[in-house]
Amino acid sequence: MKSKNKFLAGMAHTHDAELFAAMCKALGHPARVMIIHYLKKIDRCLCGDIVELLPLAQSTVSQHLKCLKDAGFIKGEVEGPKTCYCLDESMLEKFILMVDALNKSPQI
Amino acid sequence: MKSKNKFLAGMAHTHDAELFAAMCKALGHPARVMIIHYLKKIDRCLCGDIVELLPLAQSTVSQHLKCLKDAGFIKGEVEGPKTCYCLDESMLEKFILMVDALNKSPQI
DNA sequence: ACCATTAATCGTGAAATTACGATAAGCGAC
DNA sequence: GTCGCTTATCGTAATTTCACGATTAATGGT
Repeated sequence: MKSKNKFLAGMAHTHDAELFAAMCKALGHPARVMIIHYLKKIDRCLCGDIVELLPLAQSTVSQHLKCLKDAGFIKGEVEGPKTCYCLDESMLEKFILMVDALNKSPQI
Repeated sequence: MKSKNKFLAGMAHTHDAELFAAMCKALGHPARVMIIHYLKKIDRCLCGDIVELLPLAQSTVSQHLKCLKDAGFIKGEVEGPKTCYCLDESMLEKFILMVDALNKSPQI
């Protein structure tokens, strides 16, 4: 990053842009999109279910799940040795709102 | 990629997932989100305008523009030594449709 | 023809992402 | 307690991304 402090004058929403970019980044891999899709359909599932579904190693799937969890798209609750994952619908809604805002942004 | 050919049985939309992930990836950087925002507000602009706006070198901005162009979000028409960039609104709409589909996906 | 302006591309280095296997950690069942 | 199952984390390698400066290419003006 080079400094040039007229940075974004009149644009104002650096923070929002970063937030939105972070969300998009989390969804920027096919495996993670599949996981979201799957959770939308199945409601809740275990890591192992996704390992069955995708042609990826367990450790890789776990990494993708962590990525989605860090971004807030999914929640995981530990149940004994298992972890049960489900969508955080509010995050998905937030994402949709930001997409809409992006599309209608001239005035905002 | 490991092969395990029950891959996505019943999920069907590998291609869609890849497409959507590619779109998200293109929007997965704050600078590129800012560019989209800016173009939404300004309608058309030159590469140099964005260089003014963002704390990034000209070559870096050019790279981000290429990324957005490759993903289909913006178009650039050469006008002499300049290149005039504008949004491809249809792509944005397509993106929004896919986001909505993601949100309503159980049946699709 | 030459110069200034604008943008794309090249080459490069640093950092992040993606994938894997191996290992550790947690808990239930026996 | 030990074994088996499930998942997270570690270590690592290959690839991709991101940023930069330098160079090249294209065009308009003088």
